[in-house]
Amino acid sequence: MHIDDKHADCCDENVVHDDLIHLVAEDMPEEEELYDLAELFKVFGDTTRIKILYTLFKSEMCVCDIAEVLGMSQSAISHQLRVLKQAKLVRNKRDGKQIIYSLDDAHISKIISMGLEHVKE
Amino acid sequence: MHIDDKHADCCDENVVHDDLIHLVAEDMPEEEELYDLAELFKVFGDTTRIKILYTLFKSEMCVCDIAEVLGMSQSAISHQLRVLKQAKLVRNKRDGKQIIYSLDDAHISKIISMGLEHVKE
DNA sequence: TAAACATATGAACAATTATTCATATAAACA
DNA sequence: TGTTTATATGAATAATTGTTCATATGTTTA
Repeated sequence: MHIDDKHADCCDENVVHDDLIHLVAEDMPEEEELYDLAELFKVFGDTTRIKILYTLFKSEMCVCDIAEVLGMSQSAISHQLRVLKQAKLVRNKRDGKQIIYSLDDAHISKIISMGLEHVKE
Repeated sequence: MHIDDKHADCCDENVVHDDLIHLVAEDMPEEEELYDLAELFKVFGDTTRIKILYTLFKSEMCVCDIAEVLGMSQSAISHQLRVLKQAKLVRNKRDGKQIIYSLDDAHISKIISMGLEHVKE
């Protein structure tokens, strides 16, 4: 991290701060890892996708039924399912004419219920 | 949810689907709760904010030091701290000239580390 | 009180994104 | 095989969002 570009004016007088800054900066995870993490949370950051996940948490389901549950267009759901699949949060299998989607990760419901706890205060 | 607007063509022939749709739709949490949940995750869905949280997880810190750790402008950090504060993820206190920020919620690090687990595969 | 410092904030801009509409793909069935 | 059904996808549009720049606010210190 950009530590050794000499300090701006602010917080400059205090050497203790300098040490802290270095310590924390050195311990920061890889840029790529943090980027992936933000991308993952971004996927959860949309009401439609949250609803889809919540739905699939109850039961695997075909695209058209998900659309029906949410009262949204098949196209909109299909687009969002693609996002969820790229994030490895759902998977699909073909069953005759239909494509059945289901949750792909045990972490998901934990993450969501943890978020709900925070929100419910 | 929009269940009783008579079905579209698709998935129509199968009464079992209809039952499933109703069951799942009735169990869907409140719209407002899901909205708040998505808003919460949206806050985590940005690399800068993730970094700030990670930083504050290590130690409480003034705005300028956070900016220094991340190598970003004071203004950018300040804007993001406001978002984090509105989401009740951080709080602040004044210490002389400086404003010290710290984490405001025990769930945060759990949520983040759970996300990291998923990403690390 | 005036100057310096730390932080906050409004406006502007660029970039990202969710949905709609139209259409493509691909399996099932007659 | 041709038609119907279920899903996917590209383009377009509207809305949201992160950063920068300039400046305001509020505290400390000379």
